[in-house]
Amino acid sequence: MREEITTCIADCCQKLFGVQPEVELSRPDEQFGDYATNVALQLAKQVGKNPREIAQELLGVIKHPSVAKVDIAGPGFINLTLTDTALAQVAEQKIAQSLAGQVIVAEYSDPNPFKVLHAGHLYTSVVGDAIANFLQAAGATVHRVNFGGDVGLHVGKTMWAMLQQLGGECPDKLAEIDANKRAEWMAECYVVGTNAYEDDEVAKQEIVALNKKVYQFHSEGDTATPLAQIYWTTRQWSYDYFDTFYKQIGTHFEKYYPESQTAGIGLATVKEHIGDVFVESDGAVVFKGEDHGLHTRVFINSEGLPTYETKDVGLIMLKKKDYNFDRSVVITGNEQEQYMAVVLKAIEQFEPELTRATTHLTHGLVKLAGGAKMSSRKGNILRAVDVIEVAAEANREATGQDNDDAVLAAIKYAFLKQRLGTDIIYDPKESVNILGNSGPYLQYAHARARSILAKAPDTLTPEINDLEPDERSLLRKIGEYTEITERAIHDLLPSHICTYLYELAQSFNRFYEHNRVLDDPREATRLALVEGYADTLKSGLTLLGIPAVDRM
RNA sequence: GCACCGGUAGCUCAGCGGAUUAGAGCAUCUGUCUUCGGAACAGAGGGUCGGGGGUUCGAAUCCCUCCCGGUGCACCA
Repeated sequence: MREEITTCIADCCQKLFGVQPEVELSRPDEQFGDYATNVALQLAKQVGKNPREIAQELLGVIKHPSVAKVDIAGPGFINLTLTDTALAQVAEQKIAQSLAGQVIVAEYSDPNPFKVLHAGHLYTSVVGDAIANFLQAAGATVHRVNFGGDVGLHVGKTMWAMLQQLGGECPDKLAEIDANKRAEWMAECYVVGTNAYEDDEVAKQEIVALNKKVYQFHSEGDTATPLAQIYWTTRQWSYDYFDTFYKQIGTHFEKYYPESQTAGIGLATVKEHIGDVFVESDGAVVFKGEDHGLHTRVFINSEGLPTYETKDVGLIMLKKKDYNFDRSVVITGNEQEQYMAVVLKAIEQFEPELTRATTHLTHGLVKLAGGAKMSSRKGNILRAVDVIEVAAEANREATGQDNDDAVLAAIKYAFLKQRLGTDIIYDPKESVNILGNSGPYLQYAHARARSILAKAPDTLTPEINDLEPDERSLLRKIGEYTEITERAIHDLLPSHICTYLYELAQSFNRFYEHNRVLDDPREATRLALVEGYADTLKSGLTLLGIPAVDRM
């Protein structure tokens, strides 16, 4: 529809003025019509006439069966109003399969085993899940993967404290830890280990030694010695804990890439390119980012060990090997933005395709409204469970009941409605507020529409013409869904859909306030609108990863 | 110092493929309706779109510059 009209207008310009402008159709305020174009303003200079004159001439020529009315406004805007049938057609358009046939790997969340999931993990999981949904909706085959450090100093710290608790290298004692408290126990151990590392020189040496042993478990395939048993068992506890958490928030991963697996291939790749891409400097192997307007980073340290940079190189190689992707989307906090730019620039030197196929999206921090600062040293970070708990509590206070779906909707919507990249000041009360722009509000809006439909007679034939103004307004809003969603998919910005869904719900409420649906002469038409509205809302919520329940 | 991100109503934020009167939610104030789930609707007040320059017929949106806040810049992840 859009394309047809665009072409029609372009042809008219060609005929009248002999020029073929880029016609852009925008969605103006409703009072102006369904579409608007500023071609007349664009053409003014080329044609040498004033915009309103040009618009006036075009007015007489633009003829399209879907366009009911054309008029001129302001400095020379051409506003188009569609016929009701055309508007209904727009509302039925499906999301373009722009990514059909593509294989896309989406990597997000990236928590470290042996550590606790914090608010940032919750945020990136919610965002990543929505974006993965988007890519799927556009026809891509999406693989959701996760990357985390199962080796490294943090593991040594946790292990050190675990050994204290277990009274030595006693894997049997692990059985005494309550199965439901495993993750919590490990998180506490991490905090104890971290503090010991900073305060106690002896402990620090022991932690460093443990860290080396952990690397050996991997290099030597040691799963049998007591210490190795502790490591492998608790490492699995971490992955179990992640799985449980992801299930709780309604997302999932098909693969975890542990750092221990990416280090080798990364190291080999970097070593291959010493000389042509990487250079030795002060005993380390670095990539000189300055040559590309970036900064220098170390890929292999002076002890010959791979740094995170190299593990990321290995990761991208492994993903390519496993999935042979057309595109790779990586979502992380924005503190990694410039770091990643260097890694990708380095990879570009020897595998330009890989860099070209990679999109790095970054997001901000989650802070609790009120601005309580937390010390990570004491482990007082804002954990993922804390966010869920304060949301559940706020919801309980507001509604007097527990509702996991509503809590999830509240959190997800609060995170997603803001443009990606900025920090989130999360206000639990506001997020569960059913009177405002919130997830539960949209869930309710959906449930309410479904309940009307549930009472409707089965067989009715709607007539979509001669719509009344309120009906038309709603239909017009429903019709924006596809293009908004396509834009959200293109920009990988969930916030576009959030803004739209809220406007859609408002549009419905306005309609519903003044128009009887059931037992009305216009029942058939209105029910069709209600259904279109409910389906659209559900479709949008589902893309965002928010459960669209029929009752609440 | 260099780089990246942000600075829009009291608060939290949309808008940033330039364009018809700068929007929303919350908060404040005022109305409506005996409501198919009122978790509604209508309306009011509240803005030098961080400052200053520039490009343009037209800038919150593009460019330059300055200020403020956050983050990142060699062997952590």
